[in-house]
This record gives sequence, structure tokens and C-alpha cells, in this order.
Amino acid sequence: MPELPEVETVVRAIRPIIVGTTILRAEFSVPRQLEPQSPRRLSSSLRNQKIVGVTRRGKYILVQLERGVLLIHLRMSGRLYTRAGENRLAAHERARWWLSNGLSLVFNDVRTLGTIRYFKSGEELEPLRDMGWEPLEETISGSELQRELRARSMAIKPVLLDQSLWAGIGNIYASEALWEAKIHPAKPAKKLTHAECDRLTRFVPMVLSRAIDQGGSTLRDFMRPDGTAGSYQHEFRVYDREADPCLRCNSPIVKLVQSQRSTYYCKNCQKK
DNA sequence: ATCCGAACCTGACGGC
DNA sequence: TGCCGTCAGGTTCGGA
Repeated sequence: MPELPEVETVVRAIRPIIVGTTILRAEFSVPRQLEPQSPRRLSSSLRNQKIVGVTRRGKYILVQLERGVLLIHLRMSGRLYTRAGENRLAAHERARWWLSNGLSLVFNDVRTLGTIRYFKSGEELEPLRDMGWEPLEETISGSELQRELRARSMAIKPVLLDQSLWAGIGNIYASEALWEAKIHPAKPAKKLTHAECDRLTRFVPMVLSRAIDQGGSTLRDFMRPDGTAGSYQHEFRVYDREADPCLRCNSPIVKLVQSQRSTYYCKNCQKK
């Protein structure tokens, strides 16, 4: 479900509510999501720790604590929000952290594919080790991108989903950025011209930041922590628009499957 | 090294 | 109604 813009939306919403509070206790209902840690161990590591910050790296959420970091990945259906009330977990709530301000931070995840891990200060955040450029913080030149793609014979679309190149791009925004840059999704990455690389380095951050401005995209699962939907789905140029007219040239948008994921593009605007 | 498909899960939806 | 197949915003793993 969530890509960089949705994760960023979540981080911005919960940050002012939870930073400065202390975790009183924690509860987890699906131990598998914490592996290799156990619910008991994790709870005791977190107890009485103050939350000092909330940040994002790619699609990971980092809840910074006094003595470590809680690393959360929402995968396909994860949601994170704060709420008050009831003592028991509601439907699909897989983790709950009781905070000193009377609220709880809740991790809700229908499909239970999300992950939660704790790292002590000084310990390497292993999942972030091979993460690529942060699209909104690093300015990448066309030449740099072209150099990175030199050895990649795979199609550019699945390459954009590889988090070790650019972190945070997912299935929606990969299609959107390629349409903006007028690049065919099946073009081998190494064959992109310098001009195409140049456009991609401009449009990837542009598409992502426009989506953040709209609070992300809501197709089915994604909800902002306040329960409202994002609205960037109304701005999609190609994603989920099969057979609809291209907004540049009116030819019907085409869908294809690459690496088991749907890709949408305009056959006329995005030539190989 | 590279690539593909399967696997991990649940729920919604369309077709029959 | 109900059953069945398909699909979903992500990532990892094993085998070819």
C-alpha cells in the first residue's frame, strides 16, 4: 500500500502527537511480524523509553527513542495512527504502544505483512544498509543516474522499484514518473539516454512531492492517521487508468505486467 | 550476477 | 447467495 508519500504523510501526522511522550507499555498480537525478536523482549526494551523523534527513510518509519530506534515497515496494508480509549485491540490492530499523554500509537495491518523491529543505539539499522538515494533530499544529476543504470539490463520500471537505487518509489509513482518523463517502462535501464535520465531525476521528486502535498493516494487501505483519505489518486496520469485517454495525447492508456506488478503507460507518448 | 515465480497474508470484487 | 479466481500501494527467497 504505502509508498514514500503515504509514509511521509503518516510521519508528519504522528510526529507532533507522540514526540516527547514516554512509552508506558506495549502489546503485540502477531509475533511473526517482530521476528527475530519476541513480543516479550521487545516490550521490555521499549518500556519507559521516551520518544525523541519520528523520521522516515525510504518506506521505513523510524521512531527514535532515547536508547534506540523502532523501525516500522507498513508493507501492503499497514497503517499507523494514534487513538485513545478501549483497552483491547480492535480489528486488525497488531501492535499498540501506550503513551504517557493518554493516547496510544497503534499499528493496524490487515494482511500482517508489515514488520516492526527494535535496534539499540549504536546497533546498525541493517534493513537500511543498502537503501538508495532519498529522492526528496538528494539532488541527482542525469549523468549520475545514467552511471548507476549502466549495468542494469532490466526494464526501467522494475528497476525503479528496487530500493537500493532510489528509496521510496513504489508501483504507483514508478508509472507516474515514467509517464511524466516520457520513458517506456519496458526500456532496458542501461539504454536510457542522457536526456531521459535527466528528466527522470527531475520528475521522480516532483511526482513524489506533489503526492505528499495531497496527503498521498488512497485506493483501498491507506488512511492518514486522522482517518481521512489522501487525494492524490485524483491526480493520477496513468496509474489505474487502463483504456482511459492519455492526458497529453488522448490515446488509450495501456496496462502491462512486469515482475508480477501492473504497469500503466501511454504507448504513444512513451516510446522505446 | 540476474531474473522469474512463489511465498508471505487477508479481504474485496467480478463472473458465473 | 455462494463459490472461485483474481487482484492489491511490498519485500524476500529459492531455484533456474
